[in-house]
Amino acid sequence: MSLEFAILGFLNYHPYTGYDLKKIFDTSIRHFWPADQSQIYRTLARLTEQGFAGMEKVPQEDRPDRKVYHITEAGQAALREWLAGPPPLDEPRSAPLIQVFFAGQLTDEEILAKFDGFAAIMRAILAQYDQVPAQIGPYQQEITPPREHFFWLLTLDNGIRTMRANLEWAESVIERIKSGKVPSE
Amino acid sequence: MSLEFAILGFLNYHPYTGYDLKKIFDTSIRHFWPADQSQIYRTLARLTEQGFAGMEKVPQEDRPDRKVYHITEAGQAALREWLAGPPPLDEPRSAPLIQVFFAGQLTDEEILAKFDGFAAIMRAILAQYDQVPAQIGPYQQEITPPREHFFWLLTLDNGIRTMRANLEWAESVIERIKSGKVPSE
DNA sequence: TCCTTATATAAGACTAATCCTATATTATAT
DNA sequence: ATATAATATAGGATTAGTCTTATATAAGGA
Repeated sequence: MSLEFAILGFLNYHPYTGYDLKKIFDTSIRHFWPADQSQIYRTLARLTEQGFAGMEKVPQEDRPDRKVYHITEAGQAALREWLAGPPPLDEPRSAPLIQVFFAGQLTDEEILAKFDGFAAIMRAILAQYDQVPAQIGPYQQEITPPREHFFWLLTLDNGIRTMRANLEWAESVIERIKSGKVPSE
Repeated sequence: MSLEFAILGFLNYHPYTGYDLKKIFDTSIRHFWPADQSQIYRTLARLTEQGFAGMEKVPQEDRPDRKVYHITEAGQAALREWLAGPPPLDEPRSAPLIQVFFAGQLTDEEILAKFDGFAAIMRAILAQYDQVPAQIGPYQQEITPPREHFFWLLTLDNGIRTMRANLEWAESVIERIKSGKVPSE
């Protein structure tokens, strides 16, 4: 469901092809909503069926015709309604926390290695986030008006804060492990 | 995949029925891994096929026979291997952040209402988390040994820190909106 | 020369998870 | 009197998302 509205959101800025959209997703909202290429094309087809998007074929030599999708008035209305509506509450899922929950099975050394690994991953992601504002791609030109840009940065800020909180958590656990504060059954 | 190991993790503490497991999930790891009743039963069947769990029927009058599942040696080995292995990196998904990303479409009043709503939800969840350690159910008795309890609290701590970071984010956005710092296109 | 990347689309198969429904009885609450 | 919660299981249908593969050509790098 959410993917539909994410696509409508981008089409509301500018008409795009499925190929364009895949690149846009990968360079903008992928931190909180990764999208599969195959699913983007399917969703575009569905949006067209529903009357939320229209499509023009742009013939090309040698390559498949580009199918440029644009948002319709019905699509804009649907987008606006969804945006103003209640937050789509998605239940959180974190498989790594399952490992933590049952980590009592492991030795203290294994546990320390695990949390060191967590911390390393989180630091790497944070380093990546720091570079995001710099790499505004050619597709982002339609999203750069200050108001749009502001909300884009808000989602990035959310990601950074969440990741920092998680890193601090991992570091506090590492300290506790090192100072022997893990109960030994 | 993760659900399999979560179930094995609990069966490693004690034999349980599908019904038991549903309750255990709902009172322990549901913050980061909600589980559907139907899926628990199906996964138990699969674990038995794979030889990771065994089952004994306990006949009852008037009600369906209880099927009590226990972990096998192969199951314990599989669990241990998974726990010690690399973190199962799940890509983050947050539908509410899609709303934020495209919130430029809305009026400043609507945006303020939206973030007030976010903050309210987060405060409610935080209040819930505060009560979690108090409500150790009858099923948790097998998980209360100090080492297991320690890791249980770590996952809770993670949830609290993450939610707090998100609440602080929402509050900082609310402040910025109120002081007119949202660019108006 | 050969391999990879970029451009562009899309179907097929599969997995995980959700939602709904069915069965059967007892106890409790309104 | 009626409804709902608790105990216990499980199938059917559906949705969302992933992974793999197919088609077609040009440009660039090793």
